[in-house]
Amino acid sequence: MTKGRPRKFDKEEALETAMKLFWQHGYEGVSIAKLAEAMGINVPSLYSAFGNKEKLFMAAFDKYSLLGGHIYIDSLKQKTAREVAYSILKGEVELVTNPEHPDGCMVILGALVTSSDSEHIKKRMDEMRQTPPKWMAERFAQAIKEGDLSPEVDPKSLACYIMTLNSGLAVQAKSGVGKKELMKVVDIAMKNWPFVD
Amino acid sequence: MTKGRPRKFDKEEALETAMKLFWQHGYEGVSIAKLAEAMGINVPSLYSAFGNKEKLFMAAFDKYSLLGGHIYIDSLKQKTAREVAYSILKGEVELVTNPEHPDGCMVILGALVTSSDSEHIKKRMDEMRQTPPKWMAERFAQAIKEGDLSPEVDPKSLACYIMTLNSGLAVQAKSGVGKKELMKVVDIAMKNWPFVD
DNA sequence: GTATTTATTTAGCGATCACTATATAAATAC
DNA sequence: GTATTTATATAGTGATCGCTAAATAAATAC
Repeated sequence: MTKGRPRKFDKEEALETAMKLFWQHGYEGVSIAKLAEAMGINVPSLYSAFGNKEKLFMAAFDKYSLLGGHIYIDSLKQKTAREVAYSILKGEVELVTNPEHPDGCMVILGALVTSSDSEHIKKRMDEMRQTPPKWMAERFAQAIKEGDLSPEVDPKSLACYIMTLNSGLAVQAKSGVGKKELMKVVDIAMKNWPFVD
Repeated sequence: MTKGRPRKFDKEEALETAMKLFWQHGYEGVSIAKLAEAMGINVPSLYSAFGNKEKLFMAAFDKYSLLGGHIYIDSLKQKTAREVAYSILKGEVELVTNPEHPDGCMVILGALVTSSDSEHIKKRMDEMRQTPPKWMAERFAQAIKEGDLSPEVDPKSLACYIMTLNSGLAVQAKSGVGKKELMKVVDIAMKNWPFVD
C-alpha cells in the first residue's frame, strides 16, 4: 500500500454515482453537497479525490464517453452506410432508454443549457459533440468509394443528419418517450434509405 | 388611469427580456437578480408584477408559444403530408437559428434538464411538448384519408419522427450548427419522402 | 518507537439563491 | 387639502452555492 491513510471509498464507484447524477440533472443541476451525499463521502473527501466540480464532471464524462463512444466505434464497422446508420440509431435508442442509466444522453444534455457562469463547460461539451459526426462523415465518404452510398450525397451533411436524429432521440427519451416508440422513429428514418444511387 | 402609482416600466417589454433570458439559459440558469437587472427594474417590482420566478417563466413561455405555435398552425394548412412536414421542419430551422432570438427552442431547452427542485417545471414543459405531435398525428391521419400519405404509415409514429427531428434541430442549433447546414439536414430528411404509397 | 504522508471530520468562509419587510413616492378619490 | 392605493427603492431574510482551513485519524518509512 502507498504512503498515507488509505481512501475509505471506491473511487470508481463514487465516480459512477456522480456520472449518473450529472447525467440526470446536468452540470449545474446537482450540487457538491448532493453529489457527496450520494457518493457516500463528505465534501472535503470529494475535493481531495477529484479536485473541484468541473474536474469531477469531466472525469464523470470520461467514464460516460466509454459507453457513448462504443455506439460509434462498433457501428462504424458495419459493411454498408445503411447498416452503419441503422446501427448508430438503434444503439442510441438503446442507450437513451436503458433503465440502468438515466434517460437521455450525457454529452447532449449534460451542459446544453447553462447559466453564464458555466458557458465554459457548455462549450467543452459542444466540442465533444463534434467528434461523432466527423467519424461518420469519414465512414460515409468511404462508403461512396465502395459504392454503397450515392456520390451525390454530401458525407458531412448526412453525418449531421444522423447526429440530429440522435440528439432528437435523446431529447425525446428525456421527455418520457419510450423505447418502443423511438424504435418506430428509427424505422421510419431508415425506411427507403434514399442514398443508394 | 387606474388608482395608485403607475408602473414605470413596460410590462410586455420586460417580459420579452425575461423570455429571451429563459430561452438562452433555461429556468434554473438565470437568477431573479439577473432577470431584474436585464429587465431594467428592481427585484420587488418584478415580484409585484409577475408573482414569483415560476409564474414569470410561465408568462414568458406563453409569449414564446405564440412564436413556436405559429410554425405548426401555419404548416398544418399545407395541402399534402409531405408539404406539412417540410413546412414544419423548415419553420423549425428558421426559428432555432433566427439571430433575433437565442439559438434553439424554448419549449425544448427551457427546462429539459433541471435540479430536483424544478422537476415540477420540467414536467410542465414535457407536457407542452406533447401538443404538436398530437396536431401532426391528426393531420397525417387526414392525409391518409385524402390519399397523399400511405395507409401503412402510423400517423402517431410519423408525428413522433418529425418531433424527433425538430428536437434534434433545436439541439444542433444550440450547439452552434448554422442555418445552412440545418437546411441541408432538412433536405436529406425530405429526400424521397417515402410515405406516398 | 518517531516522522511523514494522506484521508477524514467538523466547522465555516464569502457569494449568491429566491424572496420579502419596511419605508417612501406617485397616482386617484373625495 | 386628506385618505387610499399601488409602485418604487433600500435593505435584509434564511438557505444554499462552491469551496476550504484546521484538527484528527490511519497508513508507511525508518
